[in-house]
Amino acid sequence: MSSFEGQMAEYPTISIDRFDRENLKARAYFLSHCHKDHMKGLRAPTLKRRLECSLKVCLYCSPVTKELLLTSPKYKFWEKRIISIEIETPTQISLVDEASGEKEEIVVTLLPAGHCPGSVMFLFQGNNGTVLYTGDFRLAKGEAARMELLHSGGRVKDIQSVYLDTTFCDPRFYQIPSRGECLSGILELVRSWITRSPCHVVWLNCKAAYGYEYLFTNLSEEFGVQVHVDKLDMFRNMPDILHHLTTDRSTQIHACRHPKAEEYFQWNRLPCGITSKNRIPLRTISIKPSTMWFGERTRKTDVIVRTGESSYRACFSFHSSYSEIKDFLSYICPVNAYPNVIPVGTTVDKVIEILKPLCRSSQSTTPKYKPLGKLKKARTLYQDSEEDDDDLFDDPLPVPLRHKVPNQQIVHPEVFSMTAALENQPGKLRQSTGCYNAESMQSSLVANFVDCEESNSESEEELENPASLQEDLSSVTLPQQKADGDVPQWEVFFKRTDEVTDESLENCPSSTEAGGSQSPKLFSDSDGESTHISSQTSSQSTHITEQGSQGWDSQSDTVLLSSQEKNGDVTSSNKAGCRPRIKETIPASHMEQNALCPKDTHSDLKSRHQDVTVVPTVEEPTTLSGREHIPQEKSQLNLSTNADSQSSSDFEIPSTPEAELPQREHLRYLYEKLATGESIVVEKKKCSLLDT
DNA sequence: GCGATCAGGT
DNA sequence: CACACCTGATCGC
Repeated sequence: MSSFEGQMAEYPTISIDRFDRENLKARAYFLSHCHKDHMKGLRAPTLKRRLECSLKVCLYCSPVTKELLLTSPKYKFWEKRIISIEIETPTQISLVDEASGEKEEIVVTLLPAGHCPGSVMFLFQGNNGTVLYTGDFRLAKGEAARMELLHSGGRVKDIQSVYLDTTFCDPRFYQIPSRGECLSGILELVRSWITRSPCHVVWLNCKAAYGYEYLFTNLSEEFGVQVHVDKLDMFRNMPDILHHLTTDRSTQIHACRHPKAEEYFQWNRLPCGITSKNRIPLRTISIKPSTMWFGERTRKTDVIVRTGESSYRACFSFHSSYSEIKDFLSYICPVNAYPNVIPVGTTVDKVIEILKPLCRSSQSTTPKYKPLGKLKKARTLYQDSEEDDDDLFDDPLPVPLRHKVPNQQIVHPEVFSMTAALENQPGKLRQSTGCYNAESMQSSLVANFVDCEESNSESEEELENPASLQEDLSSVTLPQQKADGDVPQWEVFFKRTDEVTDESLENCPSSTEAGGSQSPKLFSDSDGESTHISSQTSSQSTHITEQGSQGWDSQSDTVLLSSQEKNGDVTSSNKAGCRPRIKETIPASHMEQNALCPKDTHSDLKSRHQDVTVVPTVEEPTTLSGREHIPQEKSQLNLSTNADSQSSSDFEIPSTPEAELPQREHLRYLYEKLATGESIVVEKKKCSLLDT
């Protein structure tokens, strides 16, 4: 359960996922997804009153979340104050203090969180730096690396703070079978039962919560049998989901509920009351989705466990596992990370101890200049070098990387001032995990894994985290980025390394991982005619597509989705699975349906914040009817000038005036050498580059 | 009668 | 095991 209080140190005038207490004063509200524990105070009279007295306060969320929220009459009073923001569309919002008129601009980008329909993470960019609030998320290993808008100038953005879903941030939850594994396990169980006769039915004993939809839709698709649910009007504008649900009880798959459901079940009665079909008694089994986890070295066993004669538990998780969290955070490598959740049985301190070494400040205590040997080592751990090579110059990553940016405005003092600004409000600042001393914790962290053979590499990674290397590299990279976006970049060489290291640790390499598709399967059955919300935007798509988590497959005993199926999905995306690319390739009708905003254009509003910046949104909310129109108008679609590399990390390391810009060829040469671990010449070069 | 909180259940 | 609820009891307004 989230214990996030609603405010972030950097942007205390906005509130996220909390709407009580201090948050009643917020200039703007954000809702990451429609689970009750993230909606505290959202329909309280105090907030309602404030809305009535205010002209400007709005709630921002994804289109799907808006739709789900407004399905409940209890939130109807929000209707005119909810502004939905399309996924992956940077949007500027003016935060106005209505009393003083004081105004602050902020750019928010919604990133898919994979937790439940409509769930998103919020990436905020403004004068106090870039921060990421993850809400609740389930992202497979490597998914952050595939999110274009987390990147800038060829590498991950400089993120000051991450407010992180730490639900399973405990080594105890080291691994959780991937969605695909869980799904296929359930599919097979269901298949084995309902194919026996029309009277063989399954009851999915789901908790009341959004998040099971992809299970329903996949079951429905697989067996051509709709899933019985109590309510489906909330999905009325989401055909991808709606088509797989029914309120007709005469189906073989049920996910209906009743207070006495368990009791009913004892008597072969379903929660919806039926006990027979054509006067033949039903034969029922129950499947209860619940989280199952496995330790670092525990071999995974079945994702389905039989708990009774007719009862089963099936693995299912809305949240990322420990290793998925670590992968995510170490990739982002923020200055600070704050846990949103303290798992039961653990403490804030323990969680912080885990997060710290994945943050940047801890790495600053390690030697700044990485011996090349480290690179080599990481490199050798990677089994799939050709993929890597592909990535090198073949546009694996975010398209925007390629955008040429004649950025000169790299150095922005305002951004520098961030630190100071934060220091000036100590009261507001939560303790920064990232600011703690890293030394103290490293030993303890190592201890967590010390008994494992893999832990050698793991602990090594912790100590010489590639991310710190990345830090170093950023200074190196700077000049060339300024020079030419086409020049091969460090990032591309070593981005994979991050994943690799992890991968090797976990001892289950996957060559397919990097090529995995973006999670939502696009347009599975949308037909272009409708005016509905695509489940793509739900961030947890209707259909499962395996991806990063495939890395686990080798360990799994369970059946996986057929690789063909996965590949089918993959084709829609590019190798790196960049969403916007996907969008570019889709038919116009889909484009209209799913992405009302042209993604290929880049606007650069204040120049300061990266790539695409879409402008003001604070205006009348869109009507919900039919087409969910995106409020933000794409005014000012200028090609971003500096865009890419401006992210604050760049500023932190101003380029040396006298440093000469390496030529493209030379850089390429150097990188290749470094990537393959050859030290040579580089030594000298490196010094000159880093010597700022 | 409503909301907030807690305990207990699934 | 946990999650995201739900119900019911109690308290305060």
